Amino acid sequence: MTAEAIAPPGSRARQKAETKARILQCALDAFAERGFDGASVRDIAAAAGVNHGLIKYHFSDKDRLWKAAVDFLFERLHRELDQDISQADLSPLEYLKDWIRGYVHYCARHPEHARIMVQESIRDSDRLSWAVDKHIKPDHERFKPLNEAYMRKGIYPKITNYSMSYILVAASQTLFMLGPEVQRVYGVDVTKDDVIDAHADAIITLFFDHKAPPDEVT
Amino acid sequence: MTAEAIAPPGSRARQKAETKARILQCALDAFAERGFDGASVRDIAAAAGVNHGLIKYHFSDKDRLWKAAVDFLFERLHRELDQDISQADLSPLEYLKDWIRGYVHYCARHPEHARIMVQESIRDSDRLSWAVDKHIKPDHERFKPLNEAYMRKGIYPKITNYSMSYILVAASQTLFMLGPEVQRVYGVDVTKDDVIDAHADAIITLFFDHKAPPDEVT
DNA sequence: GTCTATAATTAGATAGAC
DNA sequence: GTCTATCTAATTATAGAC
Repeated sequence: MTAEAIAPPGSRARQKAETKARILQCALDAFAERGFDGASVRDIAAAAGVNHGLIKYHFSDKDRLWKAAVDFLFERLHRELDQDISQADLSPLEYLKDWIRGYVHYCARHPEHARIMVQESIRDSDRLSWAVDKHIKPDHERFKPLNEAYMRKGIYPKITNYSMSYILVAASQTLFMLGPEVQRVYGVDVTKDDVIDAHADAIITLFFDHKAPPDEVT
Repeated sequence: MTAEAIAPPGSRARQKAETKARILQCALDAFAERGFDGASVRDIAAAAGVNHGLIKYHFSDKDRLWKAAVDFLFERLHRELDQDISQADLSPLEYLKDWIRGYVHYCARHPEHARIMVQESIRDSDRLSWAVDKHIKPDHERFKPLNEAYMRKGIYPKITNYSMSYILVAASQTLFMLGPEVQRVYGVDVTKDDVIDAHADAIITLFFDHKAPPDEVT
């Protein structure tokens, strides 16, 4: 990505960067669709239109290719979400709602992020350990003070920080992560804008604007 | 399982059923941990303490072994959740809260269910098609009238049935499905009873007993 | 019923040509 | 930089012994 912007168009360095980026993109698709074990470097090379030997040249081995793909995911996440912050002077609640809308759209736009990470977080491994230390834990820690502030203000209920975090993230990403299932069960295409907007509104309404009526009413 | 109860202890039929059940249990563990592609029938056979040729005898091939494992998951789900219904004359809201508590405990007790199904629902395949037709879609359809009733009563907000379903299921299962990650990020053991109870309460509070205060207050 | 032996395929890794 | 050729190991599937 960066090299693409730096190297002159048509140059050898530029083509190298483009090939590397193409391999990385195909790796993202493959790891998301089939998991680390299920994806094969030969299939990734074939999808990228290069020989499988070239993957060793650019990424050394399958493990490092996977880590490069995960680095790319989190860098893109931060890039796209940080610029999404409409720093206008919103109330904390409105700011939170905006953030959730942005995050839901990110999940819909890039379902491979959740697909890759979830498949890896299901079992303990060296890769999970690496991903937690480098990306997942720092991200969670970054949100901790904000979450605590929301709880003090009553925007979040008084529940543990980790329950709130996982509920919010799971609610945002699952519908899109499981797109193929949703398509088959409900006939709904979760890549459509109206579906994405409605899902973001659904989360916001359920979490912050809704309360079940007292029993006597029902 | 059924055969175990029928055949006399120590008999040949009984031992056959026990061996088959042992293979199935190891298959559940392997498919949950590594996905369909990542799990190998040889490792499953080794874990079950039998020769890999025996898996062909009992389950024909890897695909049918996977389907038998999924059948087992959904049969157990229905068995354990249907008997969980404390049919006492509760209000609809209290009944729903009880059901959620039961479902969250199921997710914590059997994280392999979500682990196997999520890994399969991430990409479209013949296995997903089979699972949707036989298990997933019937289950979702079974809950549809109930969900609509909750929405009419105002217990659920006015959002699409599929958003509400996926939010509720995702909120319930993700913390336990990603147990290894949660352990590493928060140092929390999600198999502990107090963690499970607190997470169920967290969902119930956030969804039904909580509403963010108006902006003027914060 | 359970295991041994093996065939056919495919994987990741790597040496070396161009 | 990119590709060809090959090595080693692991996979599913299956035929047949006991």
